[in-house]
Amino acid sequence: MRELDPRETEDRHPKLYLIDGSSYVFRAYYALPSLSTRSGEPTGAVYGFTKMLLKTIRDSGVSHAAVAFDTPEPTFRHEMYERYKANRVEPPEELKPQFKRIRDIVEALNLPVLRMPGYEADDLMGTLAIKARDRGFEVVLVTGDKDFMQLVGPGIRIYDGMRDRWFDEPDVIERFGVGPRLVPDAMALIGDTSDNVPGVRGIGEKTAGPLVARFGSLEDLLDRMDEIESKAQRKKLTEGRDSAKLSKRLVTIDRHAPIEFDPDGLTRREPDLARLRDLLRELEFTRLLQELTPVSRLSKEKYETVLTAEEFDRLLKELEEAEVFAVDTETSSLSAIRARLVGLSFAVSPGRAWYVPVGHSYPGVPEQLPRPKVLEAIRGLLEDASRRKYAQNSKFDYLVFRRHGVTLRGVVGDPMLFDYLLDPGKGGHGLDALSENELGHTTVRFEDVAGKGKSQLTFDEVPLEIAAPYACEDADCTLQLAERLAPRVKNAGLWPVFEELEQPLSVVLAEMELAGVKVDPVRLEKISKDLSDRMEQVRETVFEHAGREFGIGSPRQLGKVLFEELGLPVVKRTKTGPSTDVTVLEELASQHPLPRAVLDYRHLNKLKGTYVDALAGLINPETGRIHTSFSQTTAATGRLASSEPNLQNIPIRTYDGRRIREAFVAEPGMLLVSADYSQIELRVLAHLSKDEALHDAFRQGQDVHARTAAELLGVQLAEVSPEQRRIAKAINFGIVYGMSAFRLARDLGIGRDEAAKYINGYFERHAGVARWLEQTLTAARSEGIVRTLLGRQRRLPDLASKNFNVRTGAERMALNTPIQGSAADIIKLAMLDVHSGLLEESPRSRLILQVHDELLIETPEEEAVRLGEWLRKKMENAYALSVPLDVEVGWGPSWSAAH
DNA sequence: GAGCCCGCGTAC
DNA sequence: GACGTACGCGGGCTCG
Repeated sequence: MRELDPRETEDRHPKLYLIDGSSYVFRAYYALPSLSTRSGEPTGAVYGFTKMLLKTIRDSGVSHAAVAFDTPEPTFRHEMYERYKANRVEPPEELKPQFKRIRDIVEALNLPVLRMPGYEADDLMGTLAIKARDRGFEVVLVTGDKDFMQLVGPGIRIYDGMRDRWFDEPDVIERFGVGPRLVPDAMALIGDTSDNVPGVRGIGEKTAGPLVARFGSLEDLLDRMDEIESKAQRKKLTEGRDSAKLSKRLVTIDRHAPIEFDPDGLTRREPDLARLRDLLRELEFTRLLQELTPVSRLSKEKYETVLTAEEFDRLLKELEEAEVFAVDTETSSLSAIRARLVGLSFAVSPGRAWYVPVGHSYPGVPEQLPRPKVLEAIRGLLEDASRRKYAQNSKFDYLVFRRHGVTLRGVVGDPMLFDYLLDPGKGGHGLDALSENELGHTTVRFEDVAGKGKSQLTFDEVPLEIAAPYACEDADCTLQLAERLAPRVKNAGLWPVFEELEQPLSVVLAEMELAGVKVDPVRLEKISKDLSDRMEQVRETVFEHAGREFGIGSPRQLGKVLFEELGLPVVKRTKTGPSTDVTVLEELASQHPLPRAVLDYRHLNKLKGTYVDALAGLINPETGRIHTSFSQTTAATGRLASSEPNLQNIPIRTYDGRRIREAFVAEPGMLLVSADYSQIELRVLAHLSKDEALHDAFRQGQDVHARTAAELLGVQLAEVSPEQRRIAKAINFGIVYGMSAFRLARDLGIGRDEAAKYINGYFERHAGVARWLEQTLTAARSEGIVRTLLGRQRRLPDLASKNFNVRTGAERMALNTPIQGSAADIIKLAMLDVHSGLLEESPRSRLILQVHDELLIETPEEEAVRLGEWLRKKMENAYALSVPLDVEVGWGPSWSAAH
């Protein structure tokens, strides 16, 4: 989170706001009409509290802040007076559910919370106020409680956020007729109905102050009561003598609570706006939500288009002098691998940006600086790692520059990666969404610049006067977003994950995409032909059994044939009708020949359509290779995703599937080396859970599924049958995915009771796993976040959902994410090490693919064996778990052969 | 015809 | 409804 600019506070005293959370919750509750959401959740107190809080901390001079809360435990005041706050023991029903929301709000605002059993918020605030003041802080007590008046003095003031009123010493004297020091004495007489402080009956604010002021203290007053003229007053005071003494002790704020003043811990942080917005949205606080969105700071007055050598020189000078600048490329294609550079944009401070067109081409286009000249002139800056840069989705710009002969270095911030690390579960880490959410700025859409549909222009065809502001805005937003998000990444403890893992990994991924994989088109063509022939045959069989022709690929048409015309039973339903998926057709296959034929057809059709034909179309004519795109910001667990084409789901399980992998080949004279982690997720689980049996299995190098089977089914390890191993494997997978007995039973085709028995048996023998699952869930529920080995986080607000499905879904994510995500962390570490190590170990080798637990390298023939062993070592030593990592290596002329 | 959702199926 | 993470196909719908 952004720590406030020290310049904002350096010439004054640091300002500490101590906010009286508990008192505001109650006051908000009683002061406001009982609001609620459409679903009936009461929100009145949350609203009042949040509004007050937002207003209070909006003051930019607040350098330090904290919110104090009471705890339910009794305090010394309850011990001396059992009726103390007796009217408040049990909060009203409507208020109770609002506490959690208030906690969430405070958390989203990143305000430290003060609470301590046995002490009230007052005492914590009082103690800290004195300590902070003594260290030169200017303290503001944010409260509506008049007790605090006793603390007011030089360096300590009161602000009542609800009434928007300030109190310093003169205000106290005006209110009580005595100075702050004597406030407890006066209040001892007055009492306080809201806290059940008795005071002295019949004496109120008017009389108390002058009396105390005259005698100098409550004690002197009680000792010298005979000096009081009024007989009635003397009587009241005599009767209320003990009550007054007690009351004084009750209202005196403890200035010696056992709490340390830690300025660093109380340093004001930027709120977690995304989370805050989500909360306000859920609570339906539309007004507050609107107020939260900052007014756009983007003014485009300082955007410039660079067309001449003089202008370009001036820009270079500005960039050289800048401590950090944002860079962005405009290109002819969204696919980095095909993209040609059309222009570059830069920003050095908010609103100050340039566009350097180098490749626009349309009738009447102004003369632009030549691309090679521009690149040569700026190469030094771009390649110098010590010149700090920001870039949105920097992998794209890295690729574009790289393809134009320039290696982009020194990227120290990437808003896309920042946002992903902060909340990987939400989609939309793009510049448009980020600018909207974080800067309150609606960007110009590409669509509005280039049009859409058939008439969409490529960027080089966009007129400069339209292209320039668009491009400048991109750089401008990138700069502002990077500055805004980086502190939040740091504050969340994610900086090392960015700096040491994801940012350098983006370069590795770019190089992998650039390298690509060679695909043998002749081979593909053969497979395609073969599949077509066989599909034609199967098609005929299908129509024969159906009695007519229909669209086999259409679940609707197929459903009609199966369930209406042939009268086969409906096994399960989808949202839109009877299901025809593989489990259904397998089941129906015993009753009729049609389902089997359809399954065959579907399999062939899938392979041909999704893999063979699509793949052929994606071979890059320039390289003869396929260049996938790896996304680093798509999978919520930290895994990568691959697209255009997706090379992470190329078939392997069936015979025809494997044939497709034979078309993935190495260049002549080269071989493919494949290395995959064996059981990495179960090993991660062993590490995280410290489970003894799992540790034992992995340390002894046993077949973990067989071992599970042996334990669970009570047989010797050597006697485990393939069927028993299959059952155990399903259970092991299920554990990793947060399985239910229902699903296990269905998958194994056994009864639910039997499945439950297996699961129970598993947990009996793996108490460590059972404990870990439980602890992980408990921690996740209380924090709303889960983490991986390297501290990557995933927010799971749905853990608190009232909807059963939503909630249990989130619970499974909470259990699976640390496992899947930690495995992803490990292979990412390995990739960094392998990529950099290859430069020396085998400069002609290239890392070309990652498939979650597998790395694929293309290497000169003669190096394959040595490189395989080298790769194994690198992967096995990527991270030291408490069990060994085991890597299986293979090599060959094709991906299939390398397995 | 473009864009979207759905059902389905592929991988780890 | 009921096991996690992805991508992408064809069918079929909606919309302009």
